[in-house]
Amino acid sequence: MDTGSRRIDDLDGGLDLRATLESGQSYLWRRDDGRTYEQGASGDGWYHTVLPASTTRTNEAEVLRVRQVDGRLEWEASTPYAPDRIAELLRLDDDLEAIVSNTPDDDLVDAAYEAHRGLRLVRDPPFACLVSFICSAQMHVSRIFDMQVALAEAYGETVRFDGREYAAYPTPERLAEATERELRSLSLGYRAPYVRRTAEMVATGEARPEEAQDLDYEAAREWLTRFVGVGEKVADCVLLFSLGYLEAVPLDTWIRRAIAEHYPHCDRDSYEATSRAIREQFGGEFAGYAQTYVFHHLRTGG
DNA sequence: TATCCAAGGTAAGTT
DNA sequence: AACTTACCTTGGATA
Repeated sequence: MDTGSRRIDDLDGGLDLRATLESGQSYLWRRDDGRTYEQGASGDGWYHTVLPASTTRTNEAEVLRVRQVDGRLEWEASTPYAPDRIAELLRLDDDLEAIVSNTPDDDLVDAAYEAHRGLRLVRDPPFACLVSFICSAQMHVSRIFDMQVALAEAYGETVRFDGREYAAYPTPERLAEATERELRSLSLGYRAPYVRRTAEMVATGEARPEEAQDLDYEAAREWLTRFVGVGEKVADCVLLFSLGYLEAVPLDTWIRRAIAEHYPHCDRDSYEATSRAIREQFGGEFAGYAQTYVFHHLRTGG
């Protein structure tokens, strides 16, 4: 077991681990006690995620545990590469100070940045991000988490770490073997055939989400919609929360509500046009950061 | 207790 | 290309 820690103060713009992992941008980390943001703080503050073997340098499934305490980010992991992996997954190298100060002045965005200082975007593994956001359609945040746990427990590799068993996120190959009926039994509803078919596309090599990285932002968004169950909104989520397109602004119900109430001039007749307008409103290059702060702020009653 | 409704939308069928 | 409609499931709100 590899353990260690680093000072939060050494990170430009700090870190709010809870806001980062429970703001609805990633569904791949869980509190040890399995509870979610809406249920309030509890437990000892540890979060864990399990990366499938096919995505790790060691070629073995990796368990990462992290918590924030006394101004430090602590970790326990089954891999010696934990520091690099955590920095990658939590975007610890982003200069949050610079990003915040480079965003245009705006009452709502300023309030969101102020209320949740330290919230960082994540860099989720592409396939897991893709599947989790296919699951997110018309679904409550807490249940999206539950779906990912159900998928991992049903189809993921079991990993033993520090006396406890963890389930890795399923591989495309294993998920492609699932039947629609099986997936529906996990309460995926109409998303079941989408997940199965998309997993099959990745497993057979027909298309992999990483391939979008070769394209400019709007072309990448369009390209991702080839996956079944992926429209413009989910494509934006994958671009922002996995592939590093920080200008992406997923137009979900909360952001559309914000546009109606705060930025009516950005409300256009198509996703593409509204997207362009709100991205400009949010300062372009890092518009996705503003989106995620505003989303979290509104969802938590801001 | 029964019914309604929204939840980080998308696909398929029509105009 | 823009517009409609159906779609699984569940927890919380409303009657």
